[in-house]
Amino acid sequence: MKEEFSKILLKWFAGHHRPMPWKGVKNPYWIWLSEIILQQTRVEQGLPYYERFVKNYPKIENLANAKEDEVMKHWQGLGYYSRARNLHATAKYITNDLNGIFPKTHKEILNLKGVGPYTAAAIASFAYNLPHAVVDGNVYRVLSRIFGIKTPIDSTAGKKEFAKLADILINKKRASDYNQAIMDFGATQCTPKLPNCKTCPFQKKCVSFQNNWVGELPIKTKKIKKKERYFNYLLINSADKTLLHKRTEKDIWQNLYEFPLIETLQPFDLKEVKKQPLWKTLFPNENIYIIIKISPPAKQILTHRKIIATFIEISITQIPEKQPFLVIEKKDLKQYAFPKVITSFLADKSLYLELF
DNA sequence: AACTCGGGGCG
DNA sequence: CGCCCAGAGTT
Repeated sequence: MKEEFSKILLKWFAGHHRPMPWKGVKNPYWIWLSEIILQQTRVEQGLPYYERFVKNYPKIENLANAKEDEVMKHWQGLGYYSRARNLHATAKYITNDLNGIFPKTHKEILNLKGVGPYTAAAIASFAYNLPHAVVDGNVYRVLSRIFGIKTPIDSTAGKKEFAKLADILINKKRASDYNQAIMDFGATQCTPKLPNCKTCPFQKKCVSFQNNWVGELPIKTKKIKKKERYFNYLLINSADKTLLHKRTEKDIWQNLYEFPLIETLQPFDLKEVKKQPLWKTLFPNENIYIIIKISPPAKQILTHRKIIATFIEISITQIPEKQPFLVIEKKDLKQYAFPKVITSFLADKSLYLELF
């Protein structure tokens, strides 16, 4: 079965593979970059970001020497921002500690920050044709269906079982082609919904097709619970200036910027917001501010969170001496990397006055 | 082993 | 609205 699986897959690949800018590229820096960008990210979504990074940082030393805020700004909107932080750290490490030479063994590649089992196998095979099998969401789906494996893919046992099977099935002489092929196959033929079983070259061998299980596989057991968080953002308007905060704490959106934030446990209530210590810090007395406008709640869905944000525009005559925020010119707002809920707000002029 | 980390697209 | 996407790091 092993040789036959690879043979059928590579034959399919010869007629179906989809063009992508990093395919055929042997530059390990570009391969690494593309793989980090594509973690938990659809190809169509990641592509413009890949082009942007290659254009701005054609060599790894360009990325290493960039300011972190600039890297984050280029990553803005792609999500999972630890990827950008680890990308930058790894670029510095390779440039400064490895003389700019990308590691060439699977073990060394796996040790890089932000590189796990999937990405290490992808880089090792695509850049050096090393025989390490990728196991991503596509591979779980393809293997679980064709071999009829009902072990949950989000269990430790499942991860081991699929990794072992993938290592058996890989064509070691054509590791790069094989890995590309199985992911393309999952992405375009053996799709999550409405897979194209009618034209599938594995139809006769596919255990789940023969048993009518295709729609049930792969199996996932863990369900994610979303918690709601209420963010009340203070848009401070003081002549041409406003206030910002960099999210350095261990939380969502680390190293992105935001307006002064008062988080509450309940939906927006001005009385509650005014009770918080930060309010007193910014507005020591009632005479120095005017609330101009309060936005309707803006919703932002994350994997484990639902953010409900309210934007409160407030004019003040003078910014207090003692306050913890970054004072910036409003015209410079676009230089900073913000989470989506803020960029969307700033992009919609109807939601606020002409203060910003 | 469970939890956390974004944002977008699709049925 | 729920699921999935070329997953990885932390607790």
